[in-house]
Amino acid sequence: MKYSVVVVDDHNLLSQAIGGLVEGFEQFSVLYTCKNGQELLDKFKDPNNIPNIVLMDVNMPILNGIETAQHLYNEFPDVKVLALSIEEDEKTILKMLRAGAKGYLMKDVKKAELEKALMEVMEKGFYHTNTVTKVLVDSLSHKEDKSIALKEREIEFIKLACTEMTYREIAEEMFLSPKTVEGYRDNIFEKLNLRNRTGLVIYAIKNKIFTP
Amino acid sequence: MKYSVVVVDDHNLLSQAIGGLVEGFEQFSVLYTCKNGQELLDKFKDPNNIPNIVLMDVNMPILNGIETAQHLYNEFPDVKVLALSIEEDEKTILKMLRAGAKGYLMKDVKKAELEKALMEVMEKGFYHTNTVTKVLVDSLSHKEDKSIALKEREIEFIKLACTEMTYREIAEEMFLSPKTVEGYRDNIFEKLNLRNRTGLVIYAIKNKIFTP
DNA sequence: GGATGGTTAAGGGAAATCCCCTTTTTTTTG
DNA sequence: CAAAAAAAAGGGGATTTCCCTTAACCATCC
Repeated sequence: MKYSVVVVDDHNLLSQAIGGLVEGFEQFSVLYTCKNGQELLDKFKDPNNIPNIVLMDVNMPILNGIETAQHLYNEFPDVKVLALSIEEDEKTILKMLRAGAKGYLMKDVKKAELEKALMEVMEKGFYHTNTVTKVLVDSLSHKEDKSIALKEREIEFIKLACTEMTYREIAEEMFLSPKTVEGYRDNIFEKLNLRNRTGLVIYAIKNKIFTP
Repeated sequence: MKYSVVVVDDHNLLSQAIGGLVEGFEQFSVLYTCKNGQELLDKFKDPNNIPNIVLMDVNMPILNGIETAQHLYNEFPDVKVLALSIEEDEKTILKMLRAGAKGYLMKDVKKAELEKALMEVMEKGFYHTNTVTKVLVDSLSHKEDKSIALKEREIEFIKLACTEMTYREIAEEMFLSPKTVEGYRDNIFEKLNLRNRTGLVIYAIKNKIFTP
């Protein structure tokens, strides 16, 4: 009996192509493919649609890889999630692993490595490349709070600071006094070591708080 | 005799997977795959390595899809380039077509459409989806200057405006008076219909003048 | 020569931003 | 409940940014 795999990727061609690869593996077969997390969760309502492994792109619209993985981890702990991404970004990798992914593959892995990863996930329960292992090790020393000291409301503010609004307008939008918003700004500048709003915008984009 | 196809994509898994799809088509076979434009051009030094169609990702390191396509168009006009991209960005599409691409596919096309596109490119010489056709038509009416005539010096300024420098510092860097630089800014705001520097930064990033 | 247009330069005033430091209110927690 | 921490708000001054206007300089074209 082959192990069943579901491929989730928002790009039709890619999910089909990757599905094609998987079909070529001795021990695996593709159950179906999905375009996003929401579609996957809908499918899971039918117990026949629950596979052994979900091979999932991290960047998807509607319900992204991280959120979807978290959901699966809570609701369907037996399903093994293997993340597939072009992002080598440390924070993304960590988020995905925290969400319970059993492995994280860059999209430039070779076909043979994909097969190996699938096998190891089924046999050992996980598969981690050197890159990912290194990120994990680094994350231990590299004290956590380096950047993640940002609070919910601050992030909300940063998003608005990435528009042409003045702080006064941002304050209105957030139902706060302009002075409070300026306080947010000053704190964030201090925390992130920034000089002005331009720096904040660039920071926000680099760290995916805001996407242009 | 099957038509030969070369797949160029910086992600190993994707080029292999897409190659796999193409191998599945009746009329086509994959000659080899490449990771970027440079590698492709190196391969082309041997006449045996010249295929009928190049299926090329637009976003690649080293030598990107647009530059590579332009090169092929000049040096190997018989080779038909079919662009493959996640970008639906109007400007990118136009650039690629200007560089001589015979078609432009989004990465979420279905397998069947890829096959159809390959066939039509061989038979008719081109294949354009509705999206692309629309972009082409729009580009006619849509007067050229929409993307706005930015001067060299202005672009230089914009790049610096995307840092934490003050205008005074930018002026020093550009060997101009602060007031001149402020003049640049005002002109650009007027041209691009912006309210402040934040807007300019976002514009610059969206239009790839500056990459964070 | 004069007209035209582009580039560079510069001024003043109003608004927004930045910076530092204090106070009040709300929430959390022992 | 009381202490502590976090969130919200404020004051005021220095700096930067925004906006509008004027002017010198230098090509080029007729």
